[in-house]
Amino acid sequence: MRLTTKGRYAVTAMLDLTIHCDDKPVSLAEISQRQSISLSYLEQLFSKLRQSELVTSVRGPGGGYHLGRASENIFIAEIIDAVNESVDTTNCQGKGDCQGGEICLTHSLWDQLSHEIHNFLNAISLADLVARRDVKSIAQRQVEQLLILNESPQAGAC
Amino acid sequence: MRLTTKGRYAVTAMLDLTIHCDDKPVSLAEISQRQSISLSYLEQLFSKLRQSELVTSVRGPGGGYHLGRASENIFIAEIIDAVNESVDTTNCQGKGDCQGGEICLTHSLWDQLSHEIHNFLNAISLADLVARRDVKSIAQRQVEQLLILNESPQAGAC
DNA sequence: ACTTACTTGACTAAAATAGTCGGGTATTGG
DNA sequence: CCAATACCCGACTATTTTAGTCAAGTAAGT
Ligand code: FES
Ligand code: FES
Repeated sequence: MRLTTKGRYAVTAMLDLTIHCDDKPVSLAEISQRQSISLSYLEQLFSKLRQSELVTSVRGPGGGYHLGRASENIFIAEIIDAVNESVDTTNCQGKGDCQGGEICLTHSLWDQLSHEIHNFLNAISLADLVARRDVKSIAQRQVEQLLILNESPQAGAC
Repeated sequence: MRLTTKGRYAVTAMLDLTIHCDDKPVSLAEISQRQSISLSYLEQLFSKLRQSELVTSVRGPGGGYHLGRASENIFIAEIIDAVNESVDTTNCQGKGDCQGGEICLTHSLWDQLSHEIHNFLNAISLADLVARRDVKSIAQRQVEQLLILNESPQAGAC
């Protein structure tokens, strides 16, 4: 199993996308600034997210990304799968052949754990996360910090 | 989070230790053969397991390792912790400071997932695993395969 | 003594991660 | 048309981690 910054960044970026504006597309440059993620790295991640149809893109000036579906129907497990190849903890990808073609002693344990993790992450949607109190306040902070940083005159909220 | 062969090997080896003989210590050479794990690598892992007092060692000929406690009181999470540095999935080791000293958008999600995984693995003891039907039959198979391989005359079961 | 088997530390090859870089291409506003 | 914006794509790289080897011990039994 791998759960590293790649998957964390993907979920963070998708959540940022969910929070900011449903009418106008959100550019990667914005996400990069708000979430402190390298723009080039985001491009790499969004390439995969688009292939998995979790987002749709709009090219050209004023372009960016939209969610591919309603935030209620996008689950965290799908996002991680899209960039991270799954949350499988077995050594054999569930095939049960890691000891020279035979099943190993601990296969059933890892298989069970994998299901546990998958069920947990598949029960949480982006909409669920947005509704959390802590997420709301952190998002608020991030927007404020960015306004101070840019000292831009336009204070229009989303 | 890391859950790779290192942690899997450690749990597998500990389970092998639990299954085979509670009176005589079990040598790493035996475990190496039964579980197809490199002897040198096992030495590395058991060094850490001993430091965490999950096993005790007996030196000299006929030596090997014993469980440090009753198998009912050794939980999978402890074994993974001992070799693997924890099953934490946050980027900040729970400190909540991964975005330049401030908490990031998804911290609470990873924190919750970490607890979920830890609770799952901390609720399963070595004794629980030994009692599983599939574990019993796989252990049986491993012993038989080894007897055929060695063509050793002593057929005395544990 | 001699052998077995644990103990320790340093070393290494291979893989994965976490990016960067340099070019594209589509779209829009002037 | 032209230039700017922003997505798109593939190749490249430094660093870290994993998975494992190797060598030189030390302790204990026969
Ligand atoms: S992990 Fe599936 S057979 Fe070993
Ligand atoms: S993961 Fe803990 S603050 Fe980001």
